[in-house]
Amino acid sequence: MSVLASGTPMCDRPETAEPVPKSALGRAHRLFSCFHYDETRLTLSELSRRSGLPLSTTHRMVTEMVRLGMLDRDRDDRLCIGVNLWRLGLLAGTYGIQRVALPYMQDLYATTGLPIHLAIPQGEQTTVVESLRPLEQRLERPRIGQHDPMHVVGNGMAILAFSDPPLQQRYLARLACTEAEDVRRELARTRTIGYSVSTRRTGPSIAIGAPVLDRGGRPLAAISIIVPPGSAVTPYGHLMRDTAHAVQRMAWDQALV
Amino acid sequence: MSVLASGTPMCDRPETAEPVPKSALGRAHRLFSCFHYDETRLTLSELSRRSGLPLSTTHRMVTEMVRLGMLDRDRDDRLCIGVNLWRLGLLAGTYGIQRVALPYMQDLYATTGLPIHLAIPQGEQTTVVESLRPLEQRLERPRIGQHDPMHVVGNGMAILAFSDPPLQQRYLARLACTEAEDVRRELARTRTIGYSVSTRRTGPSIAIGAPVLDRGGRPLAAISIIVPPGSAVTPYGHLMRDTAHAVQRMAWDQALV
DNA sequence: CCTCGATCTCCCGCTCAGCGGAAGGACCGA
DNA sequence: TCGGTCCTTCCGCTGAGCGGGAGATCGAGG
Repeated sequence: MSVLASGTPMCDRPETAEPVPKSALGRAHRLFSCFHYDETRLTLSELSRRSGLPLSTTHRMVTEMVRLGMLDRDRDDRLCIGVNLWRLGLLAGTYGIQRVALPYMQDLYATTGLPIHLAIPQGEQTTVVESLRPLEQRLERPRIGQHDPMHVVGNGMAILAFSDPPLQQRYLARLACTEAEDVRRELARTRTIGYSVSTRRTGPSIAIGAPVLDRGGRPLAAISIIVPPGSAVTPYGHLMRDTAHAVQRMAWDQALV
Repeated sequence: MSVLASGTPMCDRPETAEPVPKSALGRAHRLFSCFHYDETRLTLSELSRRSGLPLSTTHRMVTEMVRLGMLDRDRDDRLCIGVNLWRLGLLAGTYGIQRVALPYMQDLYATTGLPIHLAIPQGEQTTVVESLRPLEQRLERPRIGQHDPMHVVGNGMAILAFSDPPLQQRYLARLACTEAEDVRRELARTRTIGYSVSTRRTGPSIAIGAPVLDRGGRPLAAISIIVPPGSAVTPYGHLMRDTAHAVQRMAWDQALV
């Protein structure tokens, strides 16, 4: 498990591990995984090289994927992820919670002017789903779609604290001993006060996150705010907790579980 | 070509046409196409029935697609589009122009309070990429990702007017004779004044759209505003034209062609 | 002008990935 | 208990897909 953030799509290691999949789906997945946040347009041979698939195989598959709209050709005839795939992605589970949370996030952002992030759990990582912040920071990290280990980001801690104990155990087991102890203590505190406080990723600034739970008490998402160093944490904590609760009520009402 | 709008993902008719594809990719595509804006969660047998694929085949494919992260299982073990697919979709071409245009759109929305839409050309249709409007209209049409024929929406007319003549000819050839004549006239006018004016879809309101062109003069996208009946059209037209120009300059600068 | 290297496209015979019918288990409401 | 639905697994046949290789195309360099 990589400890640094990765903006990599689909699988987290596109090419390093060698065993080329034999199934058509596996190969398609391998091709998809060659695309990357700052390498969104590739030529056929680049795809072939990166994926490790023979050129003729790549050619055949790519041709069909373009026909099906999974890939598009741009003006220079280079290949990129198809608009239809983007449309498909709109149907992913993330979108329900994003639609519900966005108004509340906009409200938070309007009143505080501070960066607001929405993340969901995905396995043992979190995925950033939405991000509101000043325009001049639009291209900085974190980027929408980014994966992060749970324990290094505020949203992740809020999610991990309310995940089921087996997952927490498994997660902690992977950390270095002393760090695991720190994290365990922070998780307990997060459960008690209802919001997480984290500085691991935010340098001097402080990330404060609160979870949105489903009816079963499992974390559906988390919302965080990044406050400047030296801010009074408690009021922000309460603000986030209340907002997350409001989002939660709305999500339950809308039967998004 | 369906003339009504469709919110259908990937292919525009998921099940009606019968010939089940024999290629694995075609079958995967068929499975994807079973998901729909208001049917985002399906059981295995539903998928099998809708796709027309045998149950055991569906089962095998779905299992692998879940393993690869193309599909996810929700809490009830039902299947839905995978979060990883959403992440992949973020790399599609639409996102470059969306990132560039959004600030300008927000500006338009803030100053006018009127609905602002961004659309891109996709074959002979347009796809809605971004939409800013009052929160209470969030769930109405048009929805993000929606396809529309070019000639019925303001953005579409702005795009069609600046597309290459062969595409225009092909497009007009499909329309009824009298309608084709109307559309042709409107296109000419759009080219002259630099923005489109359309009421075909907006009922009494008026859609005003302006194109964003690439360096080759081909339409990259269009931005539209929906103004109330009886508004003075010309000032809005100039506003949209100027905004689209600003987006265009920015897109060129950012080497998004 | 030709050559070299890179690109993409196409062909075709071999073979194994994938197909799907069938059987069986789990669950539920009647 | 039965009939219905759902999901899962097995296994022998076969054609979809594989990929080496030939060839077309383009541009840079000599």
